[in-house]
Amino acid sequence: MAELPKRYDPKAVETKWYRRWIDDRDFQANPRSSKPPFSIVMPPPNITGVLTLGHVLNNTIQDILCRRARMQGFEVLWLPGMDHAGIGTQTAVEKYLRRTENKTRHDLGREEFLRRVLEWQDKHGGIIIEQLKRLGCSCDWSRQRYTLDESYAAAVQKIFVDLYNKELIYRGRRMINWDPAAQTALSDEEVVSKPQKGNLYFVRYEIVEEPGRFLEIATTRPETIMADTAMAFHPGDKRYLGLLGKHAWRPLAREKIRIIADDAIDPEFGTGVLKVTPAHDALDFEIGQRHNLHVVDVLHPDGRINCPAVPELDGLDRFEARKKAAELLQARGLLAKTEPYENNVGFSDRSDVPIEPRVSEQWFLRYPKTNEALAAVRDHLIRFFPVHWEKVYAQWLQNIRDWCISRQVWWGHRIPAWYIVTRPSRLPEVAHASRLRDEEERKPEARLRMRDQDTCKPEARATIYVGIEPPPDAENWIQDEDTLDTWFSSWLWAYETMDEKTRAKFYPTNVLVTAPDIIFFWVARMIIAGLEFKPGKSNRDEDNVPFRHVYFTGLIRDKLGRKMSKSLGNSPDPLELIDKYGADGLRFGLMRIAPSGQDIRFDEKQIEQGRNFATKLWNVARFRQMHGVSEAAPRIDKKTLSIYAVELLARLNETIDAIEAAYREYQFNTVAQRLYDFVWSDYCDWFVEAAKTDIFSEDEAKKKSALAVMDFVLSAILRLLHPFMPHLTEELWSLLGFGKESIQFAALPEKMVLDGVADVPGKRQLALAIYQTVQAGRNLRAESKVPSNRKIGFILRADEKLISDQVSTLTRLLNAEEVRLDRKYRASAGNPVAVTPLGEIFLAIAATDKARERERLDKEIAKVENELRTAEHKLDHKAFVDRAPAAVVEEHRARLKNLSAQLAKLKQAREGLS
RNA sequence: GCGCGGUUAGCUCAGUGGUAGAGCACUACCUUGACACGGUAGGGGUCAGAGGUUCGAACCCUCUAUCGCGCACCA
Repeated sequence: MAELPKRYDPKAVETKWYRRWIDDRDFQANPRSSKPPFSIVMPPPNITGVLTLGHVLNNTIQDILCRRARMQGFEVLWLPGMDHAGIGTQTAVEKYLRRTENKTRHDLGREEFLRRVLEWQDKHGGIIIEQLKRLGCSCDWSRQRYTLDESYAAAVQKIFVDLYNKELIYRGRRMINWDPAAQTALSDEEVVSKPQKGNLYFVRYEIVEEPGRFLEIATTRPETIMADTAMAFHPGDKRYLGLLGKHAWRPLAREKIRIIADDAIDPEFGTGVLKVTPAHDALDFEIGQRHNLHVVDVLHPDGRINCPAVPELDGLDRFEARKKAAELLQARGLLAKTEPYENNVGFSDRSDVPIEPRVSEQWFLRYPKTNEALAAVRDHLIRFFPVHWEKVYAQWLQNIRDWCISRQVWWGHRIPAWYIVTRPSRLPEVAHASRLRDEEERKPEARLRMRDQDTCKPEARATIYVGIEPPPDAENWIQDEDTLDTWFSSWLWAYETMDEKTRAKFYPTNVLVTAPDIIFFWVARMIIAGLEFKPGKSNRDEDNVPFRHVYFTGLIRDKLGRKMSKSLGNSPDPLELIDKYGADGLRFGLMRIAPSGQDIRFDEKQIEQGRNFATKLWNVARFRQMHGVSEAAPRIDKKTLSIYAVELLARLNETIDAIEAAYREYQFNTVAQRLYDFVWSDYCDWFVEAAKTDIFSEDEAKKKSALAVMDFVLSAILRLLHPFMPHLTEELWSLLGFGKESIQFAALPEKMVLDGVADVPGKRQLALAIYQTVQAGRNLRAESKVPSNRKIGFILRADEKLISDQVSTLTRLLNAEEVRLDRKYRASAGNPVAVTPLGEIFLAIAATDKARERERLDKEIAKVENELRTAEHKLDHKAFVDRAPAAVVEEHRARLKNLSAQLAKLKQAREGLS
């Protein structure tokens, strides 16, 4: 057999095996299988997306769960796919068009633009799927889905129509979050508030009925003054009570506005007077509704001022206009003062620009099944890991508000609604301030619509047609231009990606693996969708919830704790990491530092460790292979086991248990850490080194036994490790010939029963005592400045009978010339000595520097005395002896005895030196 | 303001009531027959602070400090 290279080369191995797995259709799920089902649907990445470390973490976890389930004998479905990312994709293509052709989507028109998006998608889209394959993901690619697949899109439309018919979806003119950069409405969840430094402007409004008297307000947004339609104070505020019902002059776009009183005003804030701007503030809009105020819009959709009445401001960007408005007021003596002020401003999650609250006609969903969704998690029909996310989820559901689902975007699922041509339902979004006012006053229906937001009303419904097919007399209707929020399609993802047969076998899915930042966007909404649309095999909630478990990963941050972002450039490219460290190295390195429920600080060093671990495993396998061919199904003979083998097998059992427990709680870092420690420390550092005595010996029986144990445990290691490092383990499995079949479907190792082995505890104890003696001896050598490579003699003053068989192993592990057993050895030349569980170990040289040796022993004595004192102290306490569990007391007594003996020996050695 | 999470070695983090741990970094020795992406040994911690519960607290409880996250408010 050819010797393996010194280093594992992931590149060739990873591609080779991934291709083999695909060719063999190992990842394909069979709905007709008699095996029990295990299923995961992948959170669909954006079609425009490229692989990030977040994806690596998330998908590695899913892959681990799926691969483990396959080994446990489940029929596994891991269903992959992508979503169309309406706003994101449209923005990307628009940018591209501007750069390459200097055109906007409006230049091209809807049809041509959509054609271009498809073209772009074919060229640049879906890279991420290929990248996931490089990571080794065992998805059933034959079932890959897309939110714009024909059948999927049809399902989204059907859901819309159904919900409309159930009167859960309605069209209304309401305050929404407007993104002036993307120029679309957003849902509440897509707005993130950030503290902003700005000013509080104190502006004076003259009272119409009392010229010369002014009413002062405080505002952060003087550029919206032209949209003021009232001034308001708290009804209990005596300072202003006399002004109720009077009017004030609006200082910009001069106009009379009413002075009103409303409970919503905080008398403590500013001057206690609020300028009411119903078109540009959510609270003001509500006040406006209560007092039947006009809504005057002075902003263009892109955030520029739209107010020809004030030419100085008209056309200016809102932030420039803010400064300019303050200057205008200042010049007119109406700006009392300006104070620096910090407040929270809503930013678009999409384009990172301040959101404009804006009155607009949009489609909304009244969430159904919110109580059931709450109960499903509260009663643990669905379990969250870590559990504290349950609270966050509940809090959101309890304060839930209607979901604005329409987007002024072309790329996506077009809303299946039509309006009668003769009566366009949409009001002009932008209107010259004075013109809009005219309209508002002239058109009673516009006023009506503001109050009756609800298009479920029959009179509103007569002008709207909602259906999967266009209306029969299509020429009289015009379809809504807007598309649906992307999340309105992905909330069906857990089941709409499956055909009927697949659903019957694999729905509900076992677990959803996702980042907590989409708990509302996606997780909660999927739960609601499952409960409302009931895709399960019965009507019971437990059959309809989309998943049993949700595992929330941590967020990956950079070394400094910052979120990874493109603009900071602090996000490493996973593909480069794979090139450098191998997919398995990346996977293992990342999993070892991925605690549950905690954010993860990324450091490339950790990935390097993953790679090093792969090399370590590779090399120990290489060592094994140098000593002949392994058994295909390694078996061990219990009667011939060395004490080191017994210790190793017992540790393997403990590791299997610990791993099993950690998986149950989704503690992937614990699984990885246990495997790492077992392989590196227990297997390589201790067992293999100790077993070399037998492996290199002439005694064929011993040699055979040691190699069999190596094989048995290595085979277990490969299987336990396979979910984390699929390529490497498959390669070694095949090279060592542990199975004809792929390791993917090999059964996980079970705990080995050590029943047939005599005196397991005694053997383990002896093995550990040997190891401790080795460590003590090595320490002596190092302390005495004996170079690591110099063979040197040791004398062990201990019971010869017990350890005579182990002397050769001791000699090997100590790199000793010889280890002389001498029960009656008398230290003559002040030999450096250490006390071990076996007895005392001496270095067979005269201490070259007696002072140094004394110092060393004094330190050692002090340490033992210290520990002894602690133990004594505890045992002196009557309360401890009386109340602590007997086993604990006994443990301390044994410890005390041990330490005393140690101390005596050390003191004796110390005396010999003086 | 409400809620959640963190604070343990220089760094990154394990550690659910009984002798404080790992990896990296650091120091010394070592290319010895799997591995220098390695081996051996070592130094390094008032477990954020205060109080309480307990025979016993890094761990449970209370408060404080501090960092982070979510929600609400924000004229």
